[in-house]
Amino acid sequence: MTSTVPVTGVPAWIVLGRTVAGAAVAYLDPGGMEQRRHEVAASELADWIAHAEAEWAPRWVWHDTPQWYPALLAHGVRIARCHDLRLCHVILRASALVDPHAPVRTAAGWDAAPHVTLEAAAPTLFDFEGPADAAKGPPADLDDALAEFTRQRDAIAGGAEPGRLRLLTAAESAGALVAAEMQAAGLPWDAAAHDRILTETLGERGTGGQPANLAASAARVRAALGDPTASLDSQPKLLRALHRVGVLVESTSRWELAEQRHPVIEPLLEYKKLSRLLSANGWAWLAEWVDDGRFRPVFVPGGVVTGRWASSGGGALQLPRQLREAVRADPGFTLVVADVAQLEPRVLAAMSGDLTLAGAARDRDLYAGIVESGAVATRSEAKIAILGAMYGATTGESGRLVPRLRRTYPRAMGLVDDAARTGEDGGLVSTWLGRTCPPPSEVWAEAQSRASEADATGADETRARRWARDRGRFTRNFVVQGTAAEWALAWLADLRTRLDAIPPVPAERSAPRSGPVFARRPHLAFFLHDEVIVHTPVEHAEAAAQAVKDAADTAGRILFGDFPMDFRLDVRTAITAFKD
DNA sequence: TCATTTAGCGCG
DNA sequence: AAAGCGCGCTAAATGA
Repeated sequence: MTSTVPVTGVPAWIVLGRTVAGAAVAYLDPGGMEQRRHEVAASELADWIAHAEAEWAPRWVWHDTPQWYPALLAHGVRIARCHDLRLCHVILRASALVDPHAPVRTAAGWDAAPHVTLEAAAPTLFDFEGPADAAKGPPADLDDALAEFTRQRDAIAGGAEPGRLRLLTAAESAGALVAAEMQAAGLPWDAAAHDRILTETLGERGTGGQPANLAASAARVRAALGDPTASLDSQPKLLRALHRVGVLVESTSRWELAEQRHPVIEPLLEYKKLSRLLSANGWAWLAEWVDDGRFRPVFVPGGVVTGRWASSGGGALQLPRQLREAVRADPGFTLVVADVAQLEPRVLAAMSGDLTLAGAARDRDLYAGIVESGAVATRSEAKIAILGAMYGATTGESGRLVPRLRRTYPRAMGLVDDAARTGEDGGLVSTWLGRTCPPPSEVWAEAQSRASEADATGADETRARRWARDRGRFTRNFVVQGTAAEWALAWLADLRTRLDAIPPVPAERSAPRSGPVFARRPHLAFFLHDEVIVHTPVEHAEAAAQAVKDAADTAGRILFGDFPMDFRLDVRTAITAFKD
């Protein structure tokens, strides 16, 4: 190990770069000045990082979290803080809070996709394979990392709102750590419970054919169609079969079918429901995605343009509520399941400084508060109206209700209306912390200028207007959805720190399938936009639940200071994640 | 034959 | 029959 040479002062950052033999590391002082650098062999890297983490607790700077952290976790090494250059680059290069000429905007190579792997801990991750490996993901070299880190620090410090961008880049990077940790720990999944749900719903699996209940509903559909060989899985064929019996729908979607009155409708809707469960989350899914009691999806932080996470493989973000019962804690453990009540409207109230809407949300269901204000008559109307305001509804019940909100909550509605107008005009909008939406595509801009020319046709104008409104709805929602994602990141980051402060349980009480880092302590197991699942030893369940609540309070203060908005949580502690 | 697009539905 | 945002995934249809 080469770590014992004294340095002048404690390094604030340690930048990592890959070499053929392992890693090159550079120590930076708080001002960003390089103090020294050296190399660490691949075989010693995990131990060295653990040592440096304990000694200095630096913020680790690396090119791409999925290329460093999973292997560390597999070696039992956890770090507290990092700066993910790739993720932060994506934010900074597009941010309206960064100077238009900042070098970070034009740095080459840093727009690469993350180099994610389905393996939670590929043992080969530290075996750098030279150019072939470097071709994937952003630049992995130490000098590239140092240069990009300098560009990013300059972009933040020289920007309009350094504080916000510092928060955002720190939160985004913390999210990268959480994502890797959740993949490593996995979501505890009871395959037997899943199988039981499938069998109860779909029926027994025969030899080769469809499960019994699915086959039975298929038979009922075919009987109602008077066609024993009707194809139910082909949209065009099903549509023709429906037309033949007088069901004159234009599509085979559930919503349109549900409006029809015909004996085929009820069994067909059931068939579609069962068929969906079988193909999306049936026995094949179970065999492919659940291994040794864990579902380990790949979370992709920043994968959505608004800053929300995406996922890859297993449909982690679309697990049907029906299957939540299969999420089951290990023996001696339990789950703390928490979701935020009406996160997006609360965020909208806070970011617009709308005290009236904040008042409606205080200490109660936000929709109930809106009803009390008299703006609308029922909770369901309040919900439809708020969603319509945030999504840009113009017609139907939602479109009709939105103007009433405008009168009662002019500041909140003004914020989303402004965002929509900016987007329609081709402008950029930003979240609270400075994530900025992409500029309009060239095709979009071309269509707008075409429509304003003297010889524009009616079709040109219609198309331009439609595209403008489409973009307006996107930017309208971007500011709210994106700021909600920032709140959620702050929540996650603070929760992660709080959980880490809870003492581990004795080794004999461990949950070994959660991996060496999380076997003996509460840990995040799942995150979905405004919801978390913590897997915790039973004796720490209360502390974990409290941490979830405290972290929500902290997130609110970090983003919105003293603005009087509480982010209410629904917190449940149970062996399974079953809901309702 | 293989690759890409579409319809539909799951989640927030 | 989706009004109204953001996604991922599957199976079938369609295109090359």
